[in-house]
Amino acid sequence: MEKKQYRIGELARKANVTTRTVRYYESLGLLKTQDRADGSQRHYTDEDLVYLTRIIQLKNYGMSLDEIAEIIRLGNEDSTGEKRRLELLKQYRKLLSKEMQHLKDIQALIQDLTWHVEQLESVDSNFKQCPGSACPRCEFKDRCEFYREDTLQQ
Amino acid sequence: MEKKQYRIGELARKANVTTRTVRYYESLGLLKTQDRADGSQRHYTDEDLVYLTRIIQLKNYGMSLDEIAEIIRLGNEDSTGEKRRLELLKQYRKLLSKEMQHLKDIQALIQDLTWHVEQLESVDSNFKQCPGSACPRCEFKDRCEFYREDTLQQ
DNA sequence: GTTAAAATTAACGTTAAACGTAAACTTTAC
DNA sequence: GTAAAGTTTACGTTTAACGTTAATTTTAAC
Repeated sequence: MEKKQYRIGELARKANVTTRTVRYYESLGLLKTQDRADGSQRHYTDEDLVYLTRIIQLKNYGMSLDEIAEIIRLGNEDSTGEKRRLELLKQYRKLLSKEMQHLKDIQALIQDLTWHVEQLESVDSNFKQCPGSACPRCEFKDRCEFYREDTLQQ
Repeated sequence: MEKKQYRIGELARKANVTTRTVRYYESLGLLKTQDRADGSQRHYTDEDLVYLTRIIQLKNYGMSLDEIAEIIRLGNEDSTGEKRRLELLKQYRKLLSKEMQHLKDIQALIQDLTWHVEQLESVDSNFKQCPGSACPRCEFKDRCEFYREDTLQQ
């Protein structure tokens, strides 16, 4: 049984990208360069589609095309795929710790924003009233990031 | 008692930005334009510093300079500051819901990455082995986002 | 064998907020 | 008086990941 062959347009459609993207990825070494005479068309199989989908997933995970290219390069370098496995692990762990930090940052930001919303809901104190000479007398002084002894003077 | 006056360099240093930034913010209407003869220098007080710090904070919260400018514009429009308060509330709430979604996305991403790390740690299955004809026999098939009946064929 | 859809290469264009940087000159502090 | 700091003007930068012609060729279907 012959494998179904796709041309670039159909592959792109199935992967939800443009043909430009497919050719661009090929030029970066993300997709294999096929043997073909000048001007003849590219052909793809389901395997290529899975491969492309995988690339898109890694990209969505936040890897740059360069990083993905590195993973693929390492995979081509050894037959066992061990180097690639280790590189992938490394990248995943790197992403993971980055995203953990990201998570913390966002949680802190949400806390901040929540506090501001509550403040604006509960009192008249606002952007204009807070800064300046009124600041030291602010009832939120102890929680206010703008009140600093070293910069504000009586 | 005279208020301490700063020139642009000192203000910038205290706010941890460059003089270019201060002038740029002034040109956008974020900082007030002072009356001064051509070529004479700008002078700032602690109030201006707090104001600038506030702008930087909003920027760090993810607001664009345009959005901040809008808040300030609304604040100048009415004397009570009510319009500004409402606009600030609106912006904060908008940011808050955006960040809540962001938080969800990141949590999902972390789950994904964790799964991948575990998979790569536990088996040899990797980038190269997963796609293609071997895929249907993968022991992780039921959890694998690459195994799709409609695209993979025997 | 014709024709229309799809593919091919090449190469320039886009996006764009928030400043960086250089230059030529002026003001101010001490 | 002089050196440090400030002034305006205006062009430059960053950047990946494609978008978009354009001019020509290949292929599928009839």
